[in-house]
Amino acid sequence: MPEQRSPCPIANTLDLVGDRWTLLIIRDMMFFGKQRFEEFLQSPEGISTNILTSRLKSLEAMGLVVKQPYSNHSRRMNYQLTEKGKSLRPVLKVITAWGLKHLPGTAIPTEE
Amino acid sequence: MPEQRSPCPIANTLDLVGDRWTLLIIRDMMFFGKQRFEEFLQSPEGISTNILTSRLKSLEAMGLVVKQPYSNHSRRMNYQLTEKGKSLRPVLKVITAWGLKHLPGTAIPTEE
DNA sequence: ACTTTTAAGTTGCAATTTACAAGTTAACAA
DNA sequence: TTGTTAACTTGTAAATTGCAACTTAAAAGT
Repeated sequence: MPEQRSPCPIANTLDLVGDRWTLLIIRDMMFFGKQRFEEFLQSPEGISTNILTSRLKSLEAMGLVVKQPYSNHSRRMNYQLTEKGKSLRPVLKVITAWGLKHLPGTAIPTEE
Repeated sequence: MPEQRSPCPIANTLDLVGDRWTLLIIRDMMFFGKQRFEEFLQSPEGISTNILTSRLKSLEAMGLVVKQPYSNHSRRMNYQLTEKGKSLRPVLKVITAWGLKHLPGTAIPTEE
């Protein structure tokens, strides 16, 4: 997390979400209503627990996600998108549209 | 490049361009008219030569870019976006807009 | 003819990140 | 008190990245 590589908005956005997992977690929250660690693990891509932990931490650090305890007597955690996180909806939408149009074998799941 | 992780269009798109460099090369071609190896190297993010080589190869393999010799008697090469590559314009546009709005310190360069 | 410059790479290697499996912790339930 | 669940942490091998130096062939300069 040192400095920015350049002032380019694309480069800076990629430094936040330009990897194979981060946007999938946001997808799960935004389109499938997932909120819990175990729910993210169940997605078909099969993220592993250490990667999930590190991505949730960085999402929190970036201000895209907030983490709260649910259920008063435990460490059950609940992850939710902030307004900033929700503002990525058009990005996910356009990526979805591009993938559906140009990548064979892609489809919106009827359920997860 | 084995199988797809899932049928999700987002996951599949990320498997093509979900890293810190690929979309920057496409940006350079699409918005700055760059076409040559040395031109990509000059971008402010400072990609290294081995990474650039590997990304150009995979862009070619994905059908987003074509490579051609220019100047008949040499191995000078010229990289250009295919129609499929050009179709990523709306993706880059929406990422640019998101970055400009939400990430302080980002701006469109007046020149490169 | 010889030397230098230019473009497009390749090679080697250390450091970082990823992937996979197994183990941990605390609450709560039976 | 034993087991179960949710959310992790730890260990380690494999893959990827980043950095610097080296290579190659053509073309241009002298």
